[in-house]
Amino acid sequence: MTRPQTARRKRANGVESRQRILDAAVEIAGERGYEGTSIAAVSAKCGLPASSIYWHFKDKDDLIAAVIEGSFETWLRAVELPGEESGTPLERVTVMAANIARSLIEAPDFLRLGLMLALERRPVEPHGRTVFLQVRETAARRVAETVTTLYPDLDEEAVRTLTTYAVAGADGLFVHREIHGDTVDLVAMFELHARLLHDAARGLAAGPEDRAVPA
Amino acid sequence: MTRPQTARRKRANGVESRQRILDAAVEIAGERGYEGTSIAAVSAKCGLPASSIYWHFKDKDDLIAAVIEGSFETWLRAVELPGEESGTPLERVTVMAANIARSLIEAPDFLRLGLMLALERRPVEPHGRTVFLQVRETAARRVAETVTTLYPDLDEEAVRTLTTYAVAGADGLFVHREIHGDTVDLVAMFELHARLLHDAARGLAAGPEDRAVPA
Amino acid sequence: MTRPQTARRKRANGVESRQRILDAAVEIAGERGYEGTSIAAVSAKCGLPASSIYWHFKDKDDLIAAVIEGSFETWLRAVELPGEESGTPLERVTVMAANIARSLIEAPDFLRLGLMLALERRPVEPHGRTVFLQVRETAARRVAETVTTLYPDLDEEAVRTLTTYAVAGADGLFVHREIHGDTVDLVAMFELHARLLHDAARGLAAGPEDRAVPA
Amino acid sequence: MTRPQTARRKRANGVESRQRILDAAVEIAGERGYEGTSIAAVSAKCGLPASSIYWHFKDKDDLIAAVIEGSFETWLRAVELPGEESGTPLERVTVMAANIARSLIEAPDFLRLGLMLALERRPVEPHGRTVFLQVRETAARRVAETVTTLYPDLDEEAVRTLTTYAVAGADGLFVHREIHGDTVDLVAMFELHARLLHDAARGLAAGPEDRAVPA
DNA sequence: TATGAATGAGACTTCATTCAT
DNA sequence: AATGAATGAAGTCTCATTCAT
Repeated sequence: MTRPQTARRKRANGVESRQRILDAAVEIAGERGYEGTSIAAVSAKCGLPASSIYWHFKDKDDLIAAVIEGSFETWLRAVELPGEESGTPLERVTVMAANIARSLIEAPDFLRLGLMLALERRPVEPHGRTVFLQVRETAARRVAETVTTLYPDLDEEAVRTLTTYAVAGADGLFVHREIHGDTVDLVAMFELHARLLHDAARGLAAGPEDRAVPA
Repeated sequence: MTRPQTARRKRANGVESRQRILDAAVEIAGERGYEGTSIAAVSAKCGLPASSIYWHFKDKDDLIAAVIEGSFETWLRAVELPGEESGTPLERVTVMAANIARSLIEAPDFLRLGLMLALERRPVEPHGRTVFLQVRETAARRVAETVTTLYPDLDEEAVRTLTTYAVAGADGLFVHREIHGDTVDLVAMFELHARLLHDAARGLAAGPEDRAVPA
Repeated sequence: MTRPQTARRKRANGVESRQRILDAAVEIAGERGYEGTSIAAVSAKCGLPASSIYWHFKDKDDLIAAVIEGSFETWLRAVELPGEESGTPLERVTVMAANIARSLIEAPDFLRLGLMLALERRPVEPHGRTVFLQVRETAARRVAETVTTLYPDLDEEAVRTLTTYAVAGADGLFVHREIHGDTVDLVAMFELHARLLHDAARGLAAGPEDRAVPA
Repeated sequence: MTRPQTARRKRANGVESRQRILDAAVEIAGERGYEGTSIAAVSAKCGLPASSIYWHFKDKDDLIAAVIEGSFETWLRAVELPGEESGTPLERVTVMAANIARSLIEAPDFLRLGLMLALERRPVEPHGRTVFLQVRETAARRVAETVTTLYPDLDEEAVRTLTTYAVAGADGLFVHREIHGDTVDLVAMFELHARLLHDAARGLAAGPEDRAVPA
């Protein structure tokens, strides 16, 4: 009733179709990775014929890249909660870490697919990998800024080291949860990560000749 | 007379052929992941026809599992240096971490391929994934034992948390290096990781009501 | 005011669009033949969407036929220079041959594409092939008329033979140049062709019992 | 009866299968040209599945090249009759021409397919085209040798010109017959071609200042 | 006068696997 | 212990064409 002319289906709505394809692709790519994501499977899941997918995306590579971008944006919306701008550095860093942990539980496709692509060493690297690395670089820069703000005494190298360690820990914990599932309390682990990072920041601020955290 | 045409040194050496296949497969699987590793590609790289691969391995799944096992053993040989059994806990944990870092630089296939398999969520999980998870579990147990030995005051849960964090950090740092290549000083990062773990261990040993490392 | 959005010079000019499509199609058909000329390729080259091509042409066959016709007309304009109407038969036939040679160098698409179509033995013959054969028939008739005019003594069969030989030689020389490119002096070869035709005409005129040119 | 175990068909005979594929491909390629020759069509005609074709030939290009080579050899067998080694030059050249005409009627695939490929101007030229041009070059060299033998007075350039004209005429007459079918007496036309070539040879031998055949 | 979107058919090619030798 | 040949299924992508706007 509400939709009068539904008799002749397919009212040719490009934007919606594109999104349907992307949604299907995220799901499958998240399950099976780059090689495992077949156009036929995406087609079956979204209902559009394979040839229609090629109207919206140049090729499979283009589709996967768009999937990465789309799931990154979904993830960004999940992380970018207002985020307390007050409290001690430890409090603030802990809140942020918990935030990120929760976003990774809600919208994990971006990172799972991205890591799969990143670990490959294909002769000709897929476009999606490039997109992931760029997006990841952006995220890393934001982490570096936060570190600089919260621990202004750190020199440039210390910031870089801490950023690397922060991101690597996040990746590793995420992988751990992907493997072991809900038995892992990701939020708690991220809070621990935050605490250790905080201690490390204070240790590094003490200067190169005494970099170990004080006993 | 006993061996007529021994001139052609193709006297059918099963063991050698099997190894040639495995070597080729490690390389390709490391480049392209599970789906990307085609029997034809392995055949082309090792010089044996595809049907010969099926003489040595039941199917592709079996081959990949053998690849995981083989590269794990290679990696094990790289880690299991004598390893100083003396020194302060911090010293010992740092030496171990550096050891592991070096082994991951030398023989990274095991972990790269394993993580790729681990991140997939295939409906029917490949045998190789199972092998990787088992092998990984073994490694994790060994880490837990070391933690228990070095920090005997920790309760069971603290050991578990620390082990998780240790392994996750290692995974994350490894991924970081896979992405950024030689620009990352993996040994230094693992030493930092060791130091933070050491601090965390001491903090956790202090008891639940005061888990934070002292200011 | 009278023509609101004339700023965008896309005021839907049917004639121009049609020509743009034809130009693109000539180029591609000349490169790739009938089967190789895809609507998508033409669309990409002319900038108009594929569906617009179907607005101007019934189907691919129709387009190719139009291409043949168009490039034939282009070629005709190139051949139909005033053409000396005086001189000895040998002079006149030589000038004509040189004229044709030059036209084939300038506008070769018609003949190249036509010959490609003509050589095919498709179950259902494309419209373009028919058009080419008709157009070719017209040209052959004109050759026959010229022969009759220049060598009035020839009987009907001799004219037919000479015409066939004239056209075949032209085709063959054209093919030769298509294969070997600018290293071939097409004009000189056509002049030789003219001379031999002239000799043959005189030989044939001598009567059936002495058809060979005199020693 | 004669073949006992015919129950389990497909006794895996590589050589025979390869030939069956080639036979089917010659037929189809002769009908439809390069683009029109689909692997599926060849598969249907020869009875082997498409994937089997790829066991014997790297790709479609490789198949077409083999087709050219095979049909060239068939044609060669048709031309290379003993060929009278005696008689006047005119007689000998006429016999040869008639021979070639007959071979082109019997085994026309080689030249038809070859010319189709030669006329194309594909960005990336098919392997088959290259093979055709090489083979054609060989044939042209043989013509040149014959010309040199029969008309020893000719200088190098005259031989080249005559060879070009001879081959071009043959191509053109062949095309004519492909278009007009059995209504054309190809042998008679080739004999005329031979006669004119003979006259031309004698004319060219007279020296540059008097190249026209004598009145 | 044009076009964005869709689509079924079919293109080439690779896949994992089998089987007789 | 190995392999040449075969094969059905599936892969990515392009095809000519249509249709509602």
